[in-house]
Amino acid sequence: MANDSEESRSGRKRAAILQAATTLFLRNGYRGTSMDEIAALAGVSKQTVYKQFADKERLFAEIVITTVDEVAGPIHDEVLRLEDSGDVEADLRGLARQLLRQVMQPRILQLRRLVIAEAGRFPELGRTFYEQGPGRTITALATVLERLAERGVLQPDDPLLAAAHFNWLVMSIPLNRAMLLGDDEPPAAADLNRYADAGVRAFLAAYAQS
Amino acid sequence: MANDSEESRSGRKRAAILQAATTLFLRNGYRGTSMDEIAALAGVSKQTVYKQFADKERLFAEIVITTVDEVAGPIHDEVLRLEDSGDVEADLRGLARQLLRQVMQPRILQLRRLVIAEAGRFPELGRTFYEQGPGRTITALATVLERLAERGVLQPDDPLLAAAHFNWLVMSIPLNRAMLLGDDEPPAAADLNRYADAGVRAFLAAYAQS
Amino acid sequence: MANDSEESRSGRKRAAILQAATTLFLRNGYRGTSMDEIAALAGVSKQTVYKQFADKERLFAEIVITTVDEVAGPIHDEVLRLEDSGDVEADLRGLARQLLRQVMQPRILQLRRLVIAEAGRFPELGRTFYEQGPGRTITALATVLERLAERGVLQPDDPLLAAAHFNWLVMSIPLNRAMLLGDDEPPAAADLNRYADAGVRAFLAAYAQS
Amino acid sequence: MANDSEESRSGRKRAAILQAATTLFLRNGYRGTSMDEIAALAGVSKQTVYKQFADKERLFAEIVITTVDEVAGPIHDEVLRLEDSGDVEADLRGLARQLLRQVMQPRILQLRRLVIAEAGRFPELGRTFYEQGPGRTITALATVLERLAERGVLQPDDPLLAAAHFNWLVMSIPLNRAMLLGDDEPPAAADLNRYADAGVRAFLAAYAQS
DNA sequence: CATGAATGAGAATTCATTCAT
DNA sequence: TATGAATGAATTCTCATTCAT
Repeated sequence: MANDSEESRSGRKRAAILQAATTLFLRNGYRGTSMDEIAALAGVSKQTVYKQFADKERLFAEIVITTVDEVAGPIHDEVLRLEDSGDVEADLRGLARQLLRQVMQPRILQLRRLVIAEAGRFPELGRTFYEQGPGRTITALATVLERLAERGVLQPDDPLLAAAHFNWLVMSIPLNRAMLLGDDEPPAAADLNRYADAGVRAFLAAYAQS
Repeated sequence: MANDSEESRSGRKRAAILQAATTLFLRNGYRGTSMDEIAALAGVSKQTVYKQFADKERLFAEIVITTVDEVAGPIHDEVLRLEDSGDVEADLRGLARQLLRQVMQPRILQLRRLVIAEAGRFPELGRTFYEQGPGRTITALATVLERLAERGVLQPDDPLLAAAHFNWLVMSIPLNRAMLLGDDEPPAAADLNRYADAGVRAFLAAYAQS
Repeated sequence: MANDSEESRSGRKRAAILQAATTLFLRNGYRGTSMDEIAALAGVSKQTVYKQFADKERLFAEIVITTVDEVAGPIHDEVLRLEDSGDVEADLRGLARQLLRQVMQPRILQLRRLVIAEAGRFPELGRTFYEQGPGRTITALATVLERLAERGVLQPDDPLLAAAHFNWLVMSIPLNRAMLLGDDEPPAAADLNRYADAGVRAFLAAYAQS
Repeated sequence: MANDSEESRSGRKRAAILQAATTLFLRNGYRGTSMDEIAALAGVSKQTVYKQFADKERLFAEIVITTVDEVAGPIHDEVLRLEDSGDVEADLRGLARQLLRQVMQPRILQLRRLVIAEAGRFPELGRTFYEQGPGRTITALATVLERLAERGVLQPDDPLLAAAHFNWLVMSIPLNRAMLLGDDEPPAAADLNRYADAGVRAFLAAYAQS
């Protein structure tokens, strides 16, 4: 039907706008991106943009939330898919490496930078990012740690706290460097693995059943 | 003397501009702050601003570097002034609490957010912040840890790595919350102390001489 | 058709902008003309100007090149259309008069002044004007003179040099007066004819077959 | 006396301002030069500039007139100092070469460009330049030619017209190139000499007693 | 009298958003 | 419904000129 083709046409335009806006917002920030650029890169008219998104703020919010959702899934798939080989350290190391590799992707670094930059103006975006990002990761990790605790491998008094320590031990060093040095190209995989492994080692030394 | 009063007048104006610009840049970001606003808040004419600072970028750079310097000093005074009461855990706890309290000051949170937001456009500012901030803190911590290692209390293979772990164990949780949630009001001191203490406990469990 | 009317509307606006800009640039120079004035005189908004022309420099360049092209054609039509009545002096006199009348038009005087004024900032415009103006005239003249040489009327060793001498003998006196005195109203036709005739007489005395 | 020293100090400042302004106006044009730049280059305060020259227009006028005077003298010394060796062609050639070399100096090219650019806004400056420049040169040349006519070497019906022809035959080619191409570096002396010689040859062929 | 600051306007561009077609 | 044009204000920066000290 005509209806259907129009819907899909409209849907395609909407997708084009979202993709263009995502590219530009992530690269140039909220204020560094103009509606003109977005319309031009999407190949539609500005009016079409405004028909689909009430204003720049709404468009930005949608971008961020969409990207957060799109990016958060794979991370937690990794985290929850802890191998259980019996060698706890090896398993946690694998998990940490995956986690760090995911979190250091350019797209996620840019998104994090963007959210931090605009957290004052768009507090709900910060909350969303936090909950879908570190929040969810740490919750998932806590579950994993509890499983290990049940097997007597770990003894975390407070699983959420232990999970947070795990998370930040693994990623804080390279993540803070990237954020502050403005370098969205992730370090070499070998370097990342070393950070992950060192984090896991410290974590186990702190939390393993003695 | 005329000379002296003129110098101090010019100096006072420069200081007023710097203060106004600092306030506005920290609150509203680089693009969210206009030279008009700065001049108005400083109570000087726009031309006076442009006579003192060639352009907005230069003014911004000076703000950031000045603030970094001004803020970095006290932090390291704290870190290096480790009490040595014999109770290592208590001493490190005191250090961690001080460190966290400093780092969670609104001014520093805002500055960190600003630097992260603009690290792409002003890479040298990011580098400066990193070196004077986390970089210097971690270096100083490493020295402290080495001292403890000499007394046989700790056994850090790699003091710099251990120092980084200490640093991020103590501050990552509240710091990342603040950054992402856009909340520059620091948590209650009691909450901060709990984060600091938990970080120290994990650190000692990981690195203390068994 | 909608398409057609839109094209012509856009085209009409573009033409209006070009005309307004031409008027103002020729009258007031590059720096003496503001984009606001151009938009106002063209009856369009400033953004329409900026949508059609990336910036002031580009608009200026287009003005100059367009005007040069528009103005150069008729001149060379004249030059190459040398009557061949058998009376060489009369024919050259006719040519010289036409040439001088063309070159002394207010529009061309203004354009020449403008190009000279901005030649430092826009070297390619100077080159264009030179090539399409004096350069092309002299080349065309050289062809004419060679034709006459073949008929044994003239004996120019170097036709290009002779052509340049012809050109400047005819036009230098009134042209330099106009340029320096800032008077873009051309002298009376009778005066111009006298300059042309005197130039031709001197030229023939110098170059005619004795 | 104090008076004297103050006068000379004031005079020195005035001279410094004039020199700075001359440099800048010649290089960057009227609108391209700011009073701030002039004051800075002269090493005085802006107020001092305004004390000495009522406004920018007055300062500009003084610059141009001063430079014209300073530059016109040497040219006419050359023209009137025609050697009289008996070899008329050689003598005129010498004169033409000197004339052309003078007129093609960067300073004079810039001044001419400046006057042409601003002739509309400052008509009296154009008149001054014209009278002290081409006007005076041609008058002086006419005198020279009359002397030669008396010796039976030339037969100029109208000495002023002949002088103008001489003048422009010699300098038009390189002068117009320089003006339009915006190139204020004069051509090599050898090239200039060729233009001068060719102009003299054509002139003599046209005007010499047959 | 001379210096730095102020004035007040105006320059080129750009932006988010809204009309008209 | 979708497009180009318009709006109207804002941005950074500059200028010629004039106060105040």
